[in-house]
Amino acid sequence: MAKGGIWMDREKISIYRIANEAGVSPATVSRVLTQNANVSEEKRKKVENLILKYNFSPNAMARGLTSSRSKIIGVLIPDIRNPFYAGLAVECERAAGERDYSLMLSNYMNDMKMEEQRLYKMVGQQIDALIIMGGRVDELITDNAYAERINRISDLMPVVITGKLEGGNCYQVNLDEINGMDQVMEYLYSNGHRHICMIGGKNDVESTQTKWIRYRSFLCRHGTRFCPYDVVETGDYSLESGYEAMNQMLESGRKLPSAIIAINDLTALGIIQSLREHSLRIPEDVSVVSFDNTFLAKTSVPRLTSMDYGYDQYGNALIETALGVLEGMEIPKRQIIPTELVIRDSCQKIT
Amino acid sequence: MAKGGIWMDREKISIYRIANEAGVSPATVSRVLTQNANVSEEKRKKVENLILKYNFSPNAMARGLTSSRSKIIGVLIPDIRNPFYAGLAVECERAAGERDYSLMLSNYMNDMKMEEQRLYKMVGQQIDALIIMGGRVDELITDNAYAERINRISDLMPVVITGKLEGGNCYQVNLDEINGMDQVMEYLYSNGHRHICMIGGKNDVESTQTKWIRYRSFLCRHGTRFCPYDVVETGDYSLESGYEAMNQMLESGRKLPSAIIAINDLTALGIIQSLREHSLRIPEDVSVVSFDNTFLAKTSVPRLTSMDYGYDQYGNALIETALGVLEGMEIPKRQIIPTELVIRDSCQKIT
DNA sequence: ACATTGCTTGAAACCGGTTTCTTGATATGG
DNA sequence: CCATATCAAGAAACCGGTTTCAAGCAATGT
Repeated sequence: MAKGGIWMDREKISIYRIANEAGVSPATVSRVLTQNANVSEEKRKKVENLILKYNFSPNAMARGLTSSRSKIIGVLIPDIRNPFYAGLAVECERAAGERDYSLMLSNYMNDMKMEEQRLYKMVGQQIDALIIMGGRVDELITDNAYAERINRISDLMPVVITGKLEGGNCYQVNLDEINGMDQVMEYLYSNGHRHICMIGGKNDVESTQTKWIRYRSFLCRHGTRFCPYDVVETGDYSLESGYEAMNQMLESGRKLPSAIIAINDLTALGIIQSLREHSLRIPEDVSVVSFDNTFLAKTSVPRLTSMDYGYDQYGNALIETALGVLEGMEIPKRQIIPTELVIRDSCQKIT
Repeated sequence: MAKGGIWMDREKISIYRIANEAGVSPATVSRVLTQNANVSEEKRKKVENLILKYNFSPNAMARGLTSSRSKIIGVLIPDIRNPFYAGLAVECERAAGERDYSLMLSNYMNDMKMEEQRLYKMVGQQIDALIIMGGRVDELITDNAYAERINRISDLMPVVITGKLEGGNCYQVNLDEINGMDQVMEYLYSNGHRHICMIGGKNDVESTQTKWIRYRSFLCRHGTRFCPYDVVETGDYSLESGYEAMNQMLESGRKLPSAIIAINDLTALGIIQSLREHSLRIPEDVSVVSFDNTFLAKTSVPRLTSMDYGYDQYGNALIETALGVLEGMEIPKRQIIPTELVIRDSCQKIT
């Protein structure tokens, strides 16, 4: 292997070079860089001019070596291709940027082996804090080694998770699924809907479970008897799964609901496709509401009424928790992100 | 500010600590870490056991300081929420991981000011190479400062772009849009389609321009007269834009084409929605083919026949070009990624 | 005029690795 | 059996910053 290669030969600019040219010591250059006050106006100007001239920015690795801070936050994501996570990642990046931090994203594709590997890679890269999104943490954790691994890392640096993990030093930032589902039901109910179906989701995903439970309890509270046929507990959160479920529902011959709750936007799109094929109009014939409020909800036809998770706030909370803990601040071990239903065109009032 | 905070107090494990416990010198520990051969089996075992015991991984910043390598590749992305870029990013991450590199993603949201800022942030973070996806580079570059900025960076480290930029030391990896469009036309033609429409795209995007040109030249070569009404040159690559365009086409009263080419998967979904609303079946009544082959193409109903860009190969090319150049290898200044039409269920043969 | 205080400044240590140089020990060869 | 090549392993320099420490110098107080 060509050791170094051509890129090593370029003359590197360092504080030594600057110090030399300015006729001061490296320490003084460093003082200028760190905004230290004790530098005479004359030398400061000299150094600042050279910094500008060479477009010099100090070597982050050398800096990090003394400060033990890389200014990088590691983020473990199940799959960035999932619009939900993509949206969240963008907000995290924004929030991190505002605090002068960079993000190192890592997709683990729901593969535990991969997650472990990426995890240690990032730890080796000296990330200052770790954010773990979605995935196994949300589910029932059967693998003890997993929890132990994460908890051990939470001993070394701030770890913020979007799921649940007891026994360690992790910080949780969770979505208010309970209130979210209640809002949806409230909205549909107040718009006159009495026959409401729910489609999609897997029964080992905690957030989905919560939605089902609140759906039922809402019906219960309003004196409506829960009909098991009204909930389709299968689906992999894909467009196709919504399409299939809706088709079956329509072809079962049972009475058409006035409103349908989709587990996410993609499932809602599938449901809409199926309804269209059966010559049903949305929202005139059937109202549809979904969760996640991804870009799909904004650009679909009709535009979807969808549950927004306040991604900006979510991103802020994740980043600020991580950095707050890093700085030794007192941060609650669990935070809840409020939800807000974004009303668009896929629901209609029943008179 | 609480200098350091609680995280500084944890006893850090370093090669010195390991060396001490193993009764060897730090240099020996380093030799074990770098797979250097000149270590006796006895000491190597001792050190390896301690490394395992403490789950030790060497400080990447200290390492990087001597090697001038951060093992991080910076990637500038217009918007990761775009499924096309998300898919590409995932492949880049995989390819980078295979070479033991990490990625630092940065979304610039098509904002030049932001792009500049993120750029210097990443350079300051000592990225080893830079990959710039999409955006301004693809378009007509009116801002000279932009090109100059990128080219100056290409003097400091390998820069790989997916667009065009002359005058500097950038490496290009482009999609074979020409062949891609030809394949689509060939496919439709060989399946008996003679009346083919094209929907979507903006006229200042180079890749879109190329598609339009090849579409026309194909028709020309096959003796079909080009009808300007058959190309809808408006649309922002969204679902809604496809929906609107298709609606207009259907309501214009003009003869329905037998096949429609959508500029991307999302536009195709909109087109399909519109067709469904007009009680047209896909592919029985109209065939639809699109570009990008995102996850939407796989999970939509019907599943879309879509142009695949060989994302894995694209990701490989981007990463390997960056790292190849970094290592001083001879790499062509421009590479073309082949395209391949993935046949699914949205097109039908006309008899 | 002399002691004290406050600022500016450079020298040097340090962060945690890698690498060169050197030494000492062992193996090879004539 | 001695000269030479080979290899293990430690000491020390180095990467490029930050920070402590001490020195030098001017201003202030008595």
